[in-house]
Amino acid sequence: MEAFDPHTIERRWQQVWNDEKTWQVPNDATGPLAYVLEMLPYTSGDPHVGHLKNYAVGDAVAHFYRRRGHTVLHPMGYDAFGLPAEGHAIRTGKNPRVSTDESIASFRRQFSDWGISIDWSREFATHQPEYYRWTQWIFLQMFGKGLAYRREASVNWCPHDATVLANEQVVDGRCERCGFLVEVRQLEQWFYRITDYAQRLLDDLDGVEWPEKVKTMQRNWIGRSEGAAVTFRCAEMSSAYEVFTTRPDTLFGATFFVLAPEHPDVLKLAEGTEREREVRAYVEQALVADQFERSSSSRPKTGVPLGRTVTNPATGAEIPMYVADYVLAEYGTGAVMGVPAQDQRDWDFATAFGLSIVRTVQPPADFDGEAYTGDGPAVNSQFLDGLSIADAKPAMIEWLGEESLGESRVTFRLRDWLLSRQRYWGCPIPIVYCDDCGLVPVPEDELPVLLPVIEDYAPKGRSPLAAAEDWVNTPCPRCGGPGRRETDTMDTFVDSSWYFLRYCDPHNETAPWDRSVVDRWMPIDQYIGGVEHAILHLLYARFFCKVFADLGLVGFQEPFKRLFTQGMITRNGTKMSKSKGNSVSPGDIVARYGADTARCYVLFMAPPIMGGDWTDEGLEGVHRFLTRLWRLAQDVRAESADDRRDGGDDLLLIRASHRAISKVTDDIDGQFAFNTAIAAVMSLVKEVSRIHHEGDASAIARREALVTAASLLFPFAPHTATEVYLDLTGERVWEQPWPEADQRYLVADTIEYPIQINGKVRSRITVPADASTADVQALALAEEKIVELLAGKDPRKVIVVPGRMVNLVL
RNA sequence: GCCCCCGUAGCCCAACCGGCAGAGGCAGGCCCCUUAAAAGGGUUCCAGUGUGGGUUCGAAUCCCACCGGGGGCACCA
Repeated sequence: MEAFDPHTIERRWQQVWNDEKTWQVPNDATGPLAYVLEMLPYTSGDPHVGHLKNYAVGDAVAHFYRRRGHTVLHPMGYDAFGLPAEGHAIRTGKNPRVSTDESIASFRRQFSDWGISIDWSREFATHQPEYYRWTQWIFLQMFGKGLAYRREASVNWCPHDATVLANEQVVDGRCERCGFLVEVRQLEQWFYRITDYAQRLLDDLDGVEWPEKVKTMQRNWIGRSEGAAVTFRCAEMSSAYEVFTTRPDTLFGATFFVLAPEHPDVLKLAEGTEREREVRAYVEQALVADQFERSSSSRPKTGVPLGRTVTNPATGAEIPMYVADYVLAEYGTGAVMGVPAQDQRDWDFATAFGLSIVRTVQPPADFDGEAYTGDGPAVNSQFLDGLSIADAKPAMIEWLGEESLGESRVTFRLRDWLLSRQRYWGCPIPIVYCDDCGLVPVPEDELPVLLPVIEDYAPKGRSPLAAAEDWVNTPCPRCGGPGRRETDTMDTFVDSSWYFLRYCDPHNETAPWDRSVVDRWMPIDQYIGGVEHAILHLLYARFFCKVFADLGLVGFQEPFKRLFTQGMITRNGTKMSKSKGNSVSPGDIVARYGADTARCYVLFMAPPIMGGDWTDEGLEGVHRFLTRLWRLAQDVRAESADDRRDGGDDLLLIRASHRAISKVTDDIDGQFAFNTAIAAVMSLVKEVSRIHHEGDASAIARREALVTAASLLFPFAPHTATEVYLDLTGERVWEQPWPEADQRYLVADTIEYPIQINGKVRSRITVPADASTADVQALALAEEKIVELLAGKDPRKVIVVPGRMVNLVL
């Protein structure tokens, strides 16, 4: 007999799907629609096993939706601009256009080799002018609404990549990409006003079906705090300073006042006092200090008195002012009231500087800590005394309002999204600087502003585009006078914040998309990707959607209805990396075992939501299973048709088939438990094999069982499943509906009950499935061995769990 | 330091609402097939669920404490 040859089979079906455009869907499709999407690949280098897993998961979901009657949009594109792609180009000595296009070709080839069911008619890459023209158009809409703006600010600067970074791209004080320590610089940069949407981004998380973990990460990142703004007056300078506090109830305990070193008034306040020199030195040192180091809570508190006081608005007392670097300039107002008795940081500072500490919440008698943050009656707080924190807060806010000293306020941790980059390989920002007109947007009909081809694109601290004089110098679109183009490019995350909308209408030349088309497909029914995007891509894309909704460009608020985040594949327990030499190339695996084996294995090795450790042995096990299924199918096909037999092994096979249908359907539908779904198909095939070799089932019964196995396996191993299904039925499995489990075959005629005495299994009885609880109890008590063990005693209690077991308690 | 997830056989992993610890795979043993080997087929061994308590007729599952691994947050007032 001929051998199982996955490569021939896989090429055959890939050819068919390609020639017949099987997975292509029209925008005017009728019936239920579904949009299944995996995060688009970032194209620097070649695909790795993480990609294989991502698209194997998504493809299984897409196939499942299709076979359950949906028209499924399942497109593909490439995230092509950005730093890593440029870095890859520099490392390989190629122009980014060339190296990126090579990478795209590599991804495209492998997606095809893996047999992923993609509608190729919608393919695009974000570095193509036909695409980024609309990225620029979106920028202009945002600019027009004041949602894209330019301002000077303290920003994160990566000295290695020679560019600024968004807050989201700084991890533990280091550049997310290269790991270099990030510096703070005062620079004028472009921002998207995502903070305007903080509350909505927070609220709408409640309506999406996402992993709680990811929602929590976004909530933390947005960081909403409720509290009050309180004004402290400095009489001698006739100035006033506002603080934000989440504990207005503790105002009577504010015994000092602290400004951040970056606070604009610090030097002015110290001027002329004996502390001036000391303050100046402290501020200078704080500004150049390592940010990560500075923001460590374990560091001892430092600071310098400003030689001034402010008035505590509640007590009327004059309290000393300090500058200290534990206060952050960018959060709240850059100033805080020091309440040492109820805040550990303030406690640490007060003890270091010998400041007074006044309890305003009575700690319990056994409290032996320092600052007390728990609840308790207010003390030393005049009109608040005796109130709990929850009651004291509104009471204080009301009083502050009456006295015009403060008001309730909500503060967010989220910062605006810094979108400009001083790098070459990105989407140009469509703005012209004119001496007379200022910032002038490039008119929409002049888009795209093409990224010029330049020789030297190496990073040098300002955008390499600045060197392209011909490109930079351009007439002002408004007055026609001399103008200069913006030379910064956009963050890659801008490109990927709207790509899923373009898939709906990829060839539209007059708009980024047609709203009616997008509203048909969106929001995405199932989005799939790595958890590393929890607060980057996933937050930015949500922000964009809300802006589009406000602009009337889309009819929904949230882009991703359901989200699945896959776990990372490791090898020998550690992350795969080329430098460690433990990486596995999906290309090599597919070349050796075929795509179906590779796909099934990454799904089978562990629940896809978890990580999994790659072993070559495990891979071979899956390959053996596919081989066994195929060979069994060949054997059964060769047999001549016969008649079904009632009962016996025929019935066993029917039951096994329906059990498998039920299990696989539940596993895919509910929880992406593809590992157990595949195991259930293995189980079925094993049963067919056993009966085939030593049972007496009819050929038709064995054939039907294998047909079911192939049908269920199709989402995971589409080529092998298609081949087997065709061999046994003459039909194309992807054109067949998903099988349905028949309840009649799922329930057994008889049930075996274990009989426990005091929780230990002592005997067993087999009873008809429809026996009543009383019958089961009677039969259990009458069972020979049990009668013997009871020796005439009556059990104290008899527990019968229907369908499960019987427990006798003595 | 705080929060979340995970610890089940030599290994990867199952176990519905608390009800016989085992679905599937790997590795190992044995048998069949084979002149032999590989491939293949069959069969079998192996844990009482990280540790210690608790609740319960009954705990891998629920509760508490601890240990180990992973992730997130971390001077956000």
